[in-house]
Amino acid sequence: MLRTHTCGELRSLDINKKVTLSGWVQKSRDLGGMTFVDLRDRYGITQLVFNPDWDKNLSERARQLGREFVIQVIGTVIERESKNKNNITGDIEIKVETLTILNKAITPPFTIEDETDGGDELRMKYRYLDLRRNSIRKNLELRHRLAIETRNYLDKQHFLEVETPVLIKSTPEGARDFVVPSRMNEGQFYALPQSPQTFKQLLMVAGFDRYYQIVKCFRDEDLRADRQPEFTQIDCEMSFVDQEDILNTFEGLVKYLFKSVKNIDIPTIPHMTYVDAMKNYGNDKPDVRFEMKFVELKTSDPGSPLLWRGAGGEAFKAFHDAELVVGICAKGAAQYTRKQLDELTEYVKRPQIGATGLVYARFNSDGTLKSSVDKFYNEEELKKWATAFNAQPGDLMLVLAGAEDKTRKALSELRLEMGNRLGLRDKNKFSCLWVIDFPLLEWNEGDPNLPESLRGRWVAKHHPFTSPKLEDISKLKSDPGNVRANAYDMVINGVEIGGGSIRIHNKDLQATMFEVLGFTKEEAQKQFGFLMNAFEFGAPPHGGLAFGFDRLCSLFGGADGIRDFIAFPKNNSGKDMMIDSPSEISEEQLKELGIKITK
RNA sequence: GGUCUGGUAGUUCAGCUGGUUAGAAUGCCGCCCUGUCACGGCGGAGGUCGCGGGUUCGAGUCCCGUCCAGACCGCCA
Repeated sequence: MLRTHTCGELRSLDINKKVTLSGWVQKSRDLGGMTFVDLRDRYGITQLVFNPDWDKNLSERARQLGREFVIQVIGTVIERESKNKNNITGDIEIKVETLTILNKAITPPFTIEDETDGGDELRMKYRYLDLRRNSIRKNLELRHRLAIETRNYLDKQHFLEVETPVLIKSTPEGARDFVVPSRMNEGQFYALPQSPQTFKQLLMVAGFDRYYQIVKCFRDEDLRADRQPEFTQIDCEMSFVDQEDILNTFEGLVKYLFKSVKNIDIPTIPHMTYVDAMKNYGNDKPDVRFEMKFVELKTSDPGSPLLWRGAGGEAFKAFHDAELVVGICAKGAAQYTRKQLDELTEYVKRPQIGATGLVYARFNSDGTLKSSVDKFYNEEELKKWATAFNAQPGDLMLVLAGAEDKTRKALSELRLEMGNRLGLRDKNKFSCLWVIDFPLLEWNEGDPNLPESLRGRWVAKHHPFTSPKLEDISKLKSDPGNVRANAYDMVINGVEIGGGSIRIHNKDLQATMFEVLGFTKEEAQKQFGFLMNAFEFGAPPHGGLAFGFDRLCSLFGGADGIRDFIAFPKNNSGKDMMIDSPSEISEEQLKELGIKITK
């Protein structure tokens, strides 16, 4: 037996036991006489002690141990003379009698400690060393816990885990497909699934009633800190349900996960319509850990407020010209210095945000008001702003103006930035939200390089199998932009954690949908005929959703990115730095596949 | 496709308006040290300043190009 115990389990109660431990040398402290070695495995660290008075030869050998050597020791558990309260095994140590070096190690390129000195690139190249670190290991343990509890909950709810194929067919909708050439069918390609969407619907047609799968999905799009080309979803589908049934079922899952994994009680999850989310937060995934709702001073709506006009009749030009004038009230930020306000102005003027400027109005603690547009607005006017903003003395009003969509988006970014600056985005606080009533379609401008006739079309906001709201179906062809969908997203702390919809289960409605999306009958039949045919054989009403499992893990782990919750992630450019993929393939492989690389 | 930031010792970084021998910490190696746990003390080795070109008497530093990494925008049904 290479070990009788792990490095995390021995305590005072074990004193005098003869034990065998195996693990990695975390660190050794050679005091000239005695040598202490920290032995590490997945479970913890146990101190080994060598003393030349006990065994001179053994003690000498202990001095030769390097970091990350894999060793086995046999010895006796003894009480430490000086205990270490920072370590759970800190009361005891092992008086070593036998030392075996199981494997030597060269010096690792970075320190394997909680606060490593390794940069991202190195950590990815030597990911197997990075994974030895506590913090990453704990992330993967959390991931495991979440997967187990997800399965527990869904199993109790009679969901059946069914595997769906990974080699499927490429379709034009949605993200770019990863594509796999077929050797047996030269010139033809499989695609890797962006989601098991059509298969889970077919499982509903097959009568499986409740399906789930914790499943890899693939999208060939640019990466982000929270986006990988291959990622994992908790993919679910249910039959004979309406939207409320699905929201309730998965509100249950979210509450269960928070309770069982973090012991946090999540209150009833509020519903917010897409329209309200955009109006109040400028964002379809608002972070509702804090309020700071938008206040409109001017909109394209004829009944909109007139506060932008100013008392003297001569309005601030930027406001006069703007489609939308909208602001937020930052509680307690009136003491912001000129420098801080300049920073905020610079922030919103960055090209990624794209605002042309920032107007501010301080509601000073003494009750006076001071703005960057005092030239145009007297104190009386600013008082009216303060009322509209529901501002108190000590608050800071920040206002942006410009084109409708862009301005809302910019203010949404500014709101999040102010949330950060004011410490309102506590990683230990979780605010869940259902965003509902998404539009079914959105207008896609398309590639500006294409001729106009080929540009611009309606695309599905969620996906083309999403059911429109019954009362909006009549507008499908006449007013597609205002058709609402039975689609919903789960948003936690401003992160889109999951989304889904009630699906179309009627062949004719599905055909209409494809028509609106610009498919010819033939294209629709060729690409999705299997689904529409299935709908003719008795498809039950059904719907579902999918949670982004990696994001859920990082949210639970209090992190911003998902990479450290994936054992072997890809870098910014979709590469695995450790195995060096993607890589070229041999001439022979290409020939077998009938593929020529031209470049 | 675009914007921004970075690339200097094994590693993490500093290096000013260009100036002659490029630093620190840590790691590594050696010597000393018998209760350390961020052990301590003394000493040592370690550099194509990402790469290519340019400006200059002189470039780690300025300019152009390029590669790599990271963040973001576009994109991600």
